[in-house]
Amino acid sequence: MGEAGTGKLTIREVAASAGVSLQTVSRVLNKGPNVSDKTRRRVEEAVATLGYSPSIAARRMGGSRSFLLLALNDRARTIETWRLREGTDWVDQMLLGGMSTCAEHGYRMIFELVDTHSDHIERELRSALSALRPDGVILTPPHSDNRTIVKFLAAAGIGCARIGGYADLGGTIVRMDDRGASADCVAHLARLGHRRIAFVTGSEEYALSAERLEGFREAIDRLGLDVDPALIACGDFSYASGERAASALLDLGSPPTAIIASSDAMARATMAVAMTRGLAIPADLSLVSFDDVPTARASVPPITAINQPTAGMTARAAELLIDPERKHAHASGGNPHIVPFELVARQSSGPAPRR
Amino acid sequence: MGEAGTGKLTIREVAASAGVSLQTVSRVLNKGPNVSDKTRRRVEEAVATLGYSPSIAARRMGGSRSFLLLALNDRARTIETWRLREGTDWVDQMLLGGMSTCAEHGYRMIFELVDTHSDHIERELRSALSALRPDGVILTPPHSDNRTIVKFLAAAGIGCARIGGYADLGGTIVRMDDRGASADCVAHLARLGHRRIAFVTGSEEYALSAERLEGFREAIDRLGLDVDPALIACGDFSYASGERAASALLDLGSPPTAIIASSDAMARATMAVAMTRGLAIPADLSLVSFDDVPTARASVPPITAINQPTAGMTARAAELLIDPERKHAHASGGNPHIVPFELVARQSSGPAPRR
DNA sequence: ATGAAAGCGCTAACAG
DNA sequence: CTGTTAGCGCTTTCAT
Repeated sequence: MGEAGTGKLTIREVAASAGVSLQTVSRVLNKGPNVSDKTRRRVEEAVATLGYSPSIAARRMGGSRSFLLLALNDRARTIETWRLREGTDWVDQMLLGGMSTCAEHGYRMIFELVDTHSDHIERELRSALSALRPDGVILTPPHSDNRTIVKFLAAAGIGCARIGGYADLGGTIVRMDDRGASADCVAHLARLGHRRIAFVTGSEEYALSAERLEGFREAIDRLGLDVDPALIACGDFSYASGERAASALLDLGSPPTAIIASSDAMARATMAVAMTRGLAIPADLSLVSFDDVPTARASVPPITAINQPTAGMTARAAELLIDPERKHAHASGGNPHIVPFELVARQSSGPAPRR
Repeated sequence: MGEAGTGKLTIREVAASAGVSLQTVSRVLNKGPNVSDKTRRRVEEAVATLGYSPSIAARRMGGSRSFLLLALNDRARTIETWRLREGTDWVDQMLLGGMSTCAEHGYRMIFELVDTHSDHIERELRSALSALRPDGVILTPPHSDNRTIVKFLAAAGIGCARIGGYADLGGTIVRMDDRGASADCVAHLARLGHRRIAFVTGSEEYALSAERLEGFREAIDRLGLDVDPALIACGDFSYASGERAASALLDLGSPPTAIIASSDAMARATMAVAMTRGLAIPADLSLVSFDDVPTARASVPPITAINQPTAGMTARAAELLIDPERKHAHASGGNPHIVPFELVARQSSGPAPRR
């Protein structure tokens, strides 16, 4: 329990302890060239025994990287999610993926909230950027497709990774295959014998909503079925919108035997509406949803869902920002970077009822 | 949409624009004294129009505050929680409370994970501290009562707020009244006619576990009932431990009609065990739990729970760290700072069954 | 392969 | 009330 290091410990102390100049220590710290193995070792030893860790602030001031990544989320939506306490763990999964990846590279991830809708996005952004001077920014929907933000970042010369981004705006896109996920949902249901499959869309503000719908359309089409417009209901991810959509669908003369919801909340809403009407799940109605948040698994019955790889996407985004060179080393390579999802079959989907 | 500010914007530009010296700008920024109203206004105007925001790194380097608060959580436990995806939103609530409070004061909260068990806590801590140089550290259980951490922080001269702390180690304690919460649970159940009330403890690593148990004991005693040791089962907050505890309690010759669990997970486990045995909730067995995470509310039936004020405690902790002077201005004043909890009555608790 | 000098953007300590 | 001078801890030049 060394009380020794309590006093200021700077690169100077390390240099003295190793008997070299500040520069040499700096070079070792930054894995720079032109250091003999022996010297390097001596320095590393000094760093270890002293328990030295360079000041991130001084590093930035010296003109190098800040070793900070900024994760930007939509303020209103995020705070509402936190307040509601419905168990959406998007932020947690981001932290899980982002923090560990950052830590591996000596980076830190700072989580920030920024308004999407407002004329002062630029001010907020500028303020966060000049205060923190991050080496890169991770954008999440709906920011990921926000032209103002992406362009601003580009102008400021700050790398940006756009999770769930679709628009062609520049920057690195990291996302899942939303279209393919929809198709998998349809395939899963078709395999169970369903032929009248409905789809509840997400908010139009999110590019992925359109993608998911399109994937649904294509899959239905490939099945040789007609895409009945009546079977496409509009939602906005929220529980309330799910209730409305479910009511509309179940009111149909020829209601669907299965519903795909673009969010877990809408699926839970659908489940509630169905139960109110005396429909059993999955006996009378099968349900599949997107995201797979905790409440989807904890629901009764648990919901079959597309597991959105939030942690994985964030980890990949961080990696690409920290180490842009190596971006093509990945199996999936290129831009956009696609992170695999998974369809987790649970008890909300079952064989289509015999009519 | 001013492209103007894209280039480096420093205090120098602001000073020039306002026609004053750097120091004057600095004084205005830091709400320092000795600035005429007119000058102040001119500077503020320049700051606003330019959209200037001081570099946090340079500020630290200048020898003042870093405007950073470090929130330290237990690494193993936090990552496991994130991996499990059971809907525990402790971290989200911390962010909710901490980030908004920090933002109000121009601060930032950085979330970090540190191992509790290991000889290299000091190294980890030293590294995080010297890299970030935060102005204060927020500790959460079980770190809050970790002598090594608290003492180290004190030695380093960094203020620390200990959420849920009980031990007498120095630093500011911010917590809820765990004892009182237990008492409220008992009172709630007693009001419903229960007389055989069991208690499932939390992990011994957490000081609050002992407090909750003690509160239970006192309340039972005040009720004029005997504290039957058989009605106290050991848990560690986990679902699995809840199953074991529930089985033991329900195996009793004279089983309890109500169980208070020190965590929602254990309550859910108890619910599952009870149902397996054909016991209806709350008809045959009432359940009350601590924390009130999303899955507790989403459970069927929803669980009556003590709402742990995580956001509130974190907000208070941040406030105290940022503005230590004003700490006594609060209604509750003094140390420890107690943040009120709430007992949320739901459908898992009901009238005691007639035997 | 190593060292010395200059400066990053800001604030504290000191002048005026 | 305001401006000037150092210097924070580091990394970039540039020398050696």
